[in-house]
Amino acid sequence: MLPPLALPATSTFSFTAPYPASVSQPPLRPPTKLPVSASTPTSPSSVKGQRRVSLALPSSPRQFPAWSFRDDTTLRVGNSSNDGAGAALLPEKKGKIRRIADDADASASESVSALFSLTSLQHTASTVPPPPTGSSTAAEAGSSNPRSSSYPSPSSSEPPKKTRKKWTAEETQMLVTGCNKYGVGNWKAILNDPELRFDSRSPVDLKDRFRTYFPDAYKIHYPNAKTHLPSASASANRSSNSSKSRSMLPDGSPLFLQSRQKKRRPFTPEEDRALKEGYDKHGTVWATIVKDPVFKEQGRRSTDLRDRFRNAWPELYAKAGYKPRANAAKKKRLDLDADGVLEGANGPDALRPSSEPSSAPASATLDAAMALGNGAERPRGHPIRAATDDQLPTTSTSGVGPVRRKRRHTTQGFGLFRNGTKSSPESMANTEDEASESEADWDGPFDEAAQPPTSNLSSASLGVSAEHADVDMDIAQDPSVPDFVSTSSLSMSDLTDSSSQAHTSWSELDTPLHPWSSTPSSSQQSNQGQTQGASSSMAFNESLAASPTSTDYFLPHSPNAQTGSGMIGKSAWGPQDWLSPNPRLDGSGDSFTSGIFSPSPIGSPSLYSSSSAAPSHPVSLAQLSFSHLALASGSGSQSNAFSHGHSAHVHSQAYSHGVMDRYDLFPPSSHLYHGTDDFDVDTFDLDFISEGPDAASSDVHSAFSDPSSAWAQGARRGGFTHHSNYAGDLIFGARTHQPSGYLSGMDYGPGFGFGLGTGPSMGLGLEGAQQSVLHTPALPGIDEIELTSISLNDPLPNDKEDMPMALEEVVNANMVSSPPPPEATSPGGDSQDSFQPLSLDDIVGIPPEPDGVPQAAEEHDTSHHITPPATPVNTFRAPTRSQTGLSLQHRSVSVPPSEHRAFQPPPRPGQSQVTSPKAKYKNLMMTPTRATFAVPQLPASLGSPSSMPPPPPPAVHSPPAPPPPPPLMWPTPDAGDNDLPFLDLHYFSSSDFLAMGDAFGAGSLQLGAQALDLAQALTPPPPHAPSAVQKPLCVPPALVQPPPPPSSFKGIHAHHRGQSATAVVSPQDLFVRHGRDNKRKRASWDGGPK
DNA sequence: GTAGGGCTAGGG
DNA sequence: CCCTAGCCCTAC
Repeated sequence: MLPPLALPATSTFSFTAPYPASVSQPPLRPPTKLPVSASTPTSPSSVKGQRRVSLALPSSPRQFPAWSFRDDTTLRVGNSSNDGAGAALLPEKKGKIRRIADDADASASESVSALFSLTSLQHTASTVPPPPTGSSTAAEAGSSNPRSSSYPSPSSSEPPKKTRKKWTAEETQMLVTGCNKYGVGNWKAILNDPELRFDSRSPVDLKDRFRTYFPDAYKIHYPNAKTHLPSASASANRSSNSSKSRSMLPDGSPLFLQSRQKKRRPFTPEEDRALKEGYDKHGTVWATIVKDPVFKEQGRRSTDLRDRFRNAWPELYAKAGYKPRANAAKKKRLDLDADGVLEGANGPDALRPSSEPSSAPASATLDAAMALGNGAERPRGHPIRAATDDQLPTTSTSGVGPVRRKRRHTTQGFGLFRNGTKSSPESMANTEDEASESEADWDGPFDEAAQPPTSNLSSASLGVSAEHADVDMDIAQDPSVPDFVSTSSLSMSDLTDSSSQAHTSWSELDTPLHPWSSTPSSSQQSNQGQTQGASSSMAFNESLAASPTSTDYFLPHSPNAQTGSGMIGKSAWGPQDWLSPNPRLDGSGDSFTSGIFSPSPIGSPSLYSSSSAAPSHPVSLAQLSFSHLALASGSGSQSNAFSHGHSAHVHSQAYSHGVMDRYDLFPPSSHLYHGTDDFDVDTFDLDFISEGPDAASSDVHSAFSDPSSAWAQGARRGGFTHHSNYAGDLIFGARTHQPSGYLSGMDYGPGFGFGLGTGPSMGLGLEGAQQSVLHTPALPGIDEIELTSISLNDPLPNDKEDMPMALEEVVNANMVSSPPPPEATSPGGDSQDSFQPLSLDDIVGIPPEPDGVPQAAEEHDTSHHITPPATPVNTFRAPTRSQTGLSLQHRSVSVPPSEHRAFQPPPRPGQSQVTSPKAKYKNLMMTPTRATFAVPQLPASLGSPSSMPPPPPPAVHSPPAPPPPPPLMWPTPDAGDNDLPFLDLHYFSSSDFLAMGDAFGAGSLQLGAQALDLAQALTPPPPHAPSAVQKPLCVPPALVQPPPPPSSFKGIHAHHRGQSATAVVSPQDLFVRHGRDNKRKRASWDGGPK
């Protein structure tokens, strides 16, 4: 019998088309399976449906929105819809029905009896399994019906659990009918079907009913279930045959045709390991990771990997900048709470998948770090901080779960931030986690030492800011503030990417370099801590983590802090993490990245702060941090200065965007700028960029005249534009938008450049800061990209030498305080090595020749990365090369920095150009990009680079020599030709770079700048470097990298993304991408405007 | 391709 | 019923 259910059918379901057919089927059709076929979807779904199909029914459409009821949303009552024949339903999926349960009705009484009743029902039903519809019979009579309608209220939550209602024969029959129509497993669809009426049942309820009432069928359809039997037996008891009979139609045919989903295949440890490794190497480029044979064997898809990663390593996932799932978040929070402290970080665990989690979990603390993430599992280990506070925010984050909100809400965004900010718990946790993972290393390294300077301020500021930020952000969105955050975050992320491996190194490096950074971190932590109070360290982390922003701003340091102190360990990471979009970076990136970014952010902040009055807290914090940085660094330098003001703004914006975007805090980052500039942010639109360099150039020109303006423009372009959308976007924007990218770059750049500016070198300062922040991530990415790029290769071999030299010099200069020696060298060395290959290839060939080069690049990367994963960078590179796009991205990444730093417009231009949508330039862009990367190399490269393809423009660049302060930078390199454009207007003018495309030129310059930055970054490390060990390699890169900026560039590229972006894995890219991604995410985060 | 979510399988 | 995690879909 088919279940007489009857109704069936066919009738109405409008659901999806399929249904209808199927519908009809249901009852009738023999159960044949295939519903699918039947359905063949009319609907579009068909396709999709097909997937589903896999499921059971073909297309069964899931959806049906109709009711959603319960849950969350309000529900519409579900039924209400009732019938409505199908069509109506559709639409909404969302509302989940689930809980419908509520029914109040059910309430009580029944509940208890329900079970029993069920039995009875069964009986009834039993006879015929599906009692004919009619059967509503008694059972129904029972109560259920009545209620049924009720769902209503869904209270939203259903706090109250449902009372149990027993299933009536009718319902059972409906269930059968529904299964035939939609396939077993499409509970929601069944539930939504107007024709089928269930007392307030949730999909799960249907499932449970199916499982318990039709054990045989259940077994068939759910072969994986281990628990089947019980029920069966039970049922058996009841009515002996019932069970069977139930499952089968009288005639023996199966009642239920299909089932829908494919079997679940839990991830194996091997897969988890591979996933983790892949992540380390490639970051979140699931598509790349999936290539691992292991996954193929399992038939896993990239999305599956993502899902798994999301569940298993929520922290990392969050760090990467993605929105963790609610659960995870929750978990984390919990953990956090629990923890309270961080203990030490510990770290390590990176591997453990969440699954383990549980194990660890408790500790969660660190996990908390993940914070954002969630929690899932996390490892615990780390004690992050107490999370006290934070968590909260975080929690909110966690809230995420629900989250979904879109970006706007800052919540999510906040989440990041918040987390970061606030609580950071997540971040912290995450951070730690990450740190642990990626970095366990780096933790150590830094340390406090670094922190010092800034820390105080930063911390303070941070703390505050963070908190505020969280809040504010959501609320206010102050652009300014947000921006910072976002920006920073971005940068961070970028940095981060490189991170892991790099981290260590970087961190170390950083440390030296930036004390402040470290300081900051500490400060940050402290700030954060403030909230938490208790575990400051944890707090730091969290906060940092949580709020990338703060971290960023602060510091970069965080990393430092991390290191050393234990800060919270990892606070640095935290930030980084936050920032880093990608987890990939995470670890390593931190230091480096952070440093880099932070700077900028910092810079920005200050600007903002100043400029934007409003500044919400966040801002302030950010500002503070910046300020600190600046101060620390010595504002003086700002060599680049000029920019700084502007740059700062820019940065801020940029950062903001990034951060903002991610977080969603404030979309508007743009505002910031305008303050400074004339330009309104608006202008920034990508369009500009896209539109063309011209525009840019024009701007530029103006810029020249008015640097600020120029910057602003740049900023606008870059950052904003994209950002505009969301935090993620922002980030993306930066990255993504290539055009903007460069802008982004600018942003970053500025951030860096400006921000720090200074000091000794802006770059340094910022860098330091940034680095700290970025840390690892950045490093890796940077390293790879930038360094590589930088490496002479691109530019010119000849130059290369110079470049390096220059770098060193620069570094030294910058470093001043810090020893040049460090040099990062080591890092640098590494980087160089890697670089060269990469750079040249990349630069030149890359685009064209991806493969060859790429390989090289890859190698390099690898080598660089030695470290692990951070790899992203590596990956990226490789990809990059191979793919032009990638290259670009990298470049882009690098670029940004340069711009920032140098700020040179040029880069931007180049980048922008490159990236820019228009891009068509790609090739050029690519080149340029590299050039950019090259920057460090720049000098040399510049010249050469310029020579390169786009050279011309470069020419323009040249001029500038950096002003004094600037000295550091590029000068050297540039000096030659391109030079410092950034310094000079020239480079703006060079901007011409627009014209050119120069990007090269610009790029180079920028690169140079970057290089400088890197160098600086590197320098510091030296000391630590050792410790960094792993990272060391990374470090260098990091140095090189300024990458962060690049990231931004990436952003730009990203935009292009298509191009390579995807391909590119590099961490930076990731970041960037993230940014993009973020959009979505962001949405959630920010909620931004999407 | 990917981020974000939704939905459900399966176990508790 | 709850919860977690895997599968899926969709938007971008």
